[in-house]
Amino acid sequence: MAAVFAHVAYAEEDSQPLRIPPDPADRIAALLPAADPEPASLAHRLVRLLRAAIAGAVDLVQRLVAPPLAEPPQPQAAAPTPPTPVPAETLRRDVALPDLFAACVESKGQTEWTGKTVRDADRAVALFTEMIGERTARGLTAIDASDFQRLLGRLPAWHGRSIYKGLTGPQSIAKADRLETLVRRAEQGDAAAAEERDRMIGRSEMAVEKLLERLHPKTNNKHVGSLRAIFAFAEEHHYRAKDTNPFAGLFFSKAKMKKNQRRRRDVWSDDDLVRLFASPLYQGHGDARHEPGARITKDALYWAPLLAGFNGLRLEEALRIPVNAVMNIGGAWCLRIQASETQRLKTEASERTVPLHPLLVDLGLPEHAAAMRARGHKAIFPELRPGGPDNTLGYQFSKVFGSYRKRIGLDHPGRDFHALRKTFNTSIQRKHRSDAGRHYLLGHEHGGVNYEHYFSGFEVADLLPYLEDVHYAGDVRRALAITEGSEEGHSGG
DNA sequence: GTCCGTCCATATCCATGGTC
DNA sequence: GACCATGGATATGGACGGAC
Repeated sequence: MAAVFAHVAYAEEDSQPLRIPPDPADRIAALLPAADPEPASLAHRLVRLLRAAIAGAVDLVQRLVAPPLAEPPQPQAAAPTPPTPVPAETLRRDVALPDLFAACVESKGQTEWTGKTVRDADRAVALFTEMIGERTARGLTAIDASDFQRLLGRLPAWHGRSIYKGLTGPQSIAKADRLETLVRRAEQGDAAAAEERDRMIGRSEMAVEKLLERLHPKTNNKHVGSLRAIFAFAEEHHYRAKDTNPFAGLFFSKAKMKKNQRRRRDVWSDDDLVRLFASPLYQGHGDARHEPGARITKDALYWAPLLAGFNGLRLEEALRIPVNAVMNIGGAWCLRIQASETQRLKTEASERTVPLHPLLVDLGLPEHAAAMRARGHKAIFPELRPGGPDNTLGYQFSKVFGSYRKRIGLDHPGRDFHALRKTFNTSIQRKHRSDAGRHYLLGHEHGGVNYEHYFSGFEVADLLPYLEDVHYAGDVRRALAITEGSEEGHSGG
């Protein structure tokens, strides 16, 4: 077994891709870890081995018996026609993995894959090529796929960044392995190892424990999932025979992922909520938003946390509110969340009309929307600019809000912007009203025959009691010195 | 037929590092 | 500090299959 693992012990300078041992017995042995920490997983691996062997054999026989006969039709740029079952001999000419990926992107990019999904898949293809080598649509076997998944598990989580910047996948694994060894020796008093460890870490300010972390199973799943989708495309578009997807069935289970979970999104404590709303952003700021002063600027940074914490809005929902979405229905101020030219909703259930929490009305959100409308703006937060791979308004906002939280001492891990929405959900859940109303407020799907077929929708009056359940509203009102129905008089901006 | 858990795809969000 | 790139985590819901 030592010989098997020797071939994956890379020197950092070695840029050769990983190779599978030529001997079949070694190939199978290479799929097994030296010491499996989870005996229960052995059976699972054996099943996977069998599946890999069968799929590999099917693939080999198919290539020997039924080679492609004709040049493939070129991918059509026009609307794709639905695939029809065809015999194996009409498979397209075999293509290299990057070409298969390009065809997949061209097909999916128009409707299914957004920019970031394409980027994730591109990264997965690049990692595969670095770690396993160049393969074609039909030449990639289930053993290659299984090897890829196993090596992903050894990849340092920080590959591509910090001390792993500029290294290939195998080089990153080698460096992490070496660093791990040095750390262990240094702990045992080896001064030379400690020196080499420090030299390896260099100017990086990251803790060595972080540099040694390996890729999380969830991220492993993401890479495997990207390749699985590409090979599902390959099957559907006749680059590969049906039911031979080498990445099928390779996902880590939820149980394993839960076991490896590093960080969970938290709910905000009542104390932290009060601290946020008693901070300079809401009490008066100076030149910098986190410094105390006399100014109150009612912009996205001011309103968005309130919209998440008191109305349960998602970040993008809050930041993209059009000026005409704040409306008065029967005397109650409401928010209409719907798809528009500037807003793409997460699901159909995201479209909803909800009452504004009374605190937001008292703080003047309807007036703010009216002021923006009077100035000719389409959105209530015209100052925001889209950014990031998906062109979201939340991209920059998240960084600004994260930075503000840290500056006022609210840097508890997991208590981020989205956690405000979770806090809202948790709070209104305590009163045990109907789940349907809570789901509606949050824009979640709500299943059930009764709901789907016999329910026509919520009235504003039905939903207001849920908002009154937000238990921290009183504390926040006191922090903001706002009394119920006060039509608060801060100067808006 | 229904319920429920798991798998899977995707959207959304956060953290970090680097450059200017 | 603004902006960009990269990578990882979490949320959400549809599809599917097994148990009852």
